[in-house]
Amino acid sequence: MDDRKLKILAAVVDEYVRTGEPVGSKSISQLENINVSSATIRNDMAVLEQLGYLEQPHTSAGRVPTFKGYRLYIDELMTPHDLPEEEKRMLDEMLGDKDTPEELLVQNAATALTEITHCAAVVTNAAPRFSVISKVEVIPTGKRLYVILLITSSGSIKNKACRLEFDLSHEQLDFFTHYIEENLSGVSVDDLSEEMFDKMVAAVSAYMVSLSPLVKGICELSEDLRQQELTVSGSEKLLSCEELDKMEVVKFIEHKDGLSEMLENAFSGIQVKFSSENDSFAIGNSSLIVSKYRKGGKEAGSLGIIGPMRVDYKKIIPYVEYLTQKISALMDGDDDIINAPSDIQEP
Amino acid sequence: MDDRKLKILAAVVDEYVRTGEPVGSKSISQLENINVSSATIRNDMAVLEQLGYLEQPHTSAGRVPTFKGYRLYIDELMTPHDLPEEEKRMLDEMLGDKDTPEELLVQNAATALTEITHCAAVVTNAAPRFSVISKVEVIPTGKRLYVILLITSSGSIKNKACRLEFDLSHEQLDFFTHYIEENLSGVSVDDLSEEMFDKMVAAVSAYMVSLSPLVKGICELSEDLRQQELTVSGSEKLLSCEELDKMEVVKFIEHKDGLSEMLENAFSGIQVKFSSENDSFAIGNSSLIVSKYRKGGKEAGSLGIIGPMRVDYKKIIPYVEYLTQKISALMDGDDDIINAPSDIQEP
DNA sequence: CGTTAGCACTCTATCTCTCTGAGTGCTAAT
DNA sequence: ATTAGCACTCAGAGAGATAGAGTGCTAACG
Repeated sequence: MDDRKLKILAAVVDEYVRTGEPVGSKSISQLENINVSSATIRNDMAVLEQLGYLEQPHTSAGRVPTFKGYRLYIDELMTPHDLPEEEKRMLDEMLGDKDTPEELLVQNAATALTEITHCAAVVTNAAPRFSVISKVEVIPTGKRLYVILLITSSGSIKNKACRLEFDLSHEQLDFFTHYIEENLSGVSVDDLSEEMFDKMVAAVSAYMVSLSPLVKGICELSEDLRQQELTVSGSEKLLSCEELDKMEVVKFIEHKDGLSEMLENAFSGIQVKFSSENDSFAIGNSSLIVSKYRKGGKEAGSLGIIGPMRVDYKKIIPYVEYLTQKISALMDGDDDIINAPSDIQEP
Repeated sequence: MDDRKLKILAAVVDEYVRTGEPVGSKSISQLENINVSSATIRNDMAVLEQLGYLEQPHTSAGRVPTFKGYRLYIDELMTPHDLPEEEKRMLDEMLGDKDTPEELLVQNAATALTEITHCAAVVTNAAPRFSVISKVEVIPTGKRLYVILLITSSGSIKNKACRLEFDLSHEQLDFFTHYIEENLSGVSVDDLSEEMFDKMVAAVSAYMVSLSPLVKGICELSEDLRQQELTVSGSEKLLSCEELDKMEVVKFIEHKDGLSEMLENAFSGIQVKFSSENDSFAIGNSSLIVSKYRKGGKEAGSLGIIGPMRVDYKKIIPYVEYLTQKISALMDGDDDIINAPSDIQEP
């Protein structure tokens, strides 16, 4: 693999991304920074095809990058564009400032991304995993009916109705509320575990068996808290995208379960994943560009786009990168990005 | 329009629904309960075409029902199949029992419908519109931070965080909570209005200006309650349906706004609507089969399918009908359907 | 020895032409 | 009023024919 071959591969990807048509040797030879004849390029392209970086839709057509080709392009060959200052300013305006609620911040980023990229945006909220329980309330709302309210230091609120087998007296409710406050107040959401609740069930059962549904209710709510919420917005953009199978897109929109887990397990820094390398999003020929934002130095959530594999990586990656950095800063109460830019990482 | 012509129309619809091909006079003449020659049928079909009940894709093809033809068929000619007991039992199992949460009940019905009909299912949740406010709580959760909790008699719970400009004293909070309880407790969700809240803002402002964000918060929550949520599931089925225009389906999936209103304004009982008669769902050649389920005797939500106009009405209508009846029963805590079957109504 | 010009070859996409058969409308007979 | 018979129509399938983009290979070149 000499330098020229890499240059040709990059040119093929660029050209294919630009036009959407299979790229022939002639059109490559006419590019500015290529100074060899089409015959030479043909030879090189044949090698690139043998190595699995390019492929032909049919014998007499031009070449198209394989996912392996894209991978090499993204990881080694491409240099992302610089984001001009005015673009940054525009993004800043769309995002909001440090007083914007976190949820809205992420939402705004998603909107910005769909508008700019014409792809679907994927965001996960800043999971309250790293926050602590600040309040637990149990409110009687009817005959043997109670509502549990769980509030975290980051402002997440979860509620759940709960039916008991008996009505609780004022003292019993007081006892329970106190017990719970004592055991959960200030506990990190991430530290909440099934075992912990099992112990609590055992403890309150000694006092009164019928309280255990309440503990179980709280346990379920805490699971909700630990779970990160994934939102895909602008997914209609994918439907108007020719190279994606509409059936697969619709199926994906309806159940996007696998993605959440994948995002959580991803490395930090900008990531590009292809559906062919990964079975969490089964849209053929699609790619996922994501990055994680941080809050208080810890990874809090993800942000990115899903689009066709043939997407302008050079252009989009800087947007995703800038948005995650900016969101991280805003969530920490800074108005400007402080730390150094992150590197592109292998998957 | 003599009897034989109606019989022929019904036969054409049945045959077209079965095969999907334009129906010729010969295939009709070969049916069991038709005892006239193809020439006679040809004459009758020509009349039916002139009257607008049938049409020809092209001169030398068979006939296809127009939407007017379907309309007559559905309203007058067709006799829906009876749902066999085992099918009913299967549906019962898929739905759940009276302890199944309402939301899940409706969800399960949607899943059942998509599986059985291979069409998209449309459901609206049991809007809490007809229930009353049973409890309003304001809970301090931090510096100038409060959580509002709104609970209805039907068990819907909504919450919202609210930031005030000052911290409230214990008395102030008590005053406010009492005031709200007095004004909202027992009020029907449907009766809550902007003006009502405007008045309340004015009243509490006299006492303390900074309380108004709380009232506004409650107002927003009440709007949430009034809103009915429309869910379309299994819409990928529509994409694999040849007679529907994929573009239109995609557009519909993107914004299904009009449908919600239409469902709300619909009559009770089984309804069949065609896109050509209606502009709330602009998928050409599609039809909507819905019925409303009831809760406590009042219409609570809708349930049905969207599919091609060429759909097996005889088969599907009983399913939709049974499901709405069963859901109505389950929501009222009965395990079996009690009241008489409803009639088919004109739109 | 790498590079290039030249050329034969391949394969898709498109157009036209023809043929077939299902289905019709009309007419005359029953 | 119904039916058999017949000429007519038209979409769709299949068969060439053609054009054009792009390739692989070979032989010549610096």
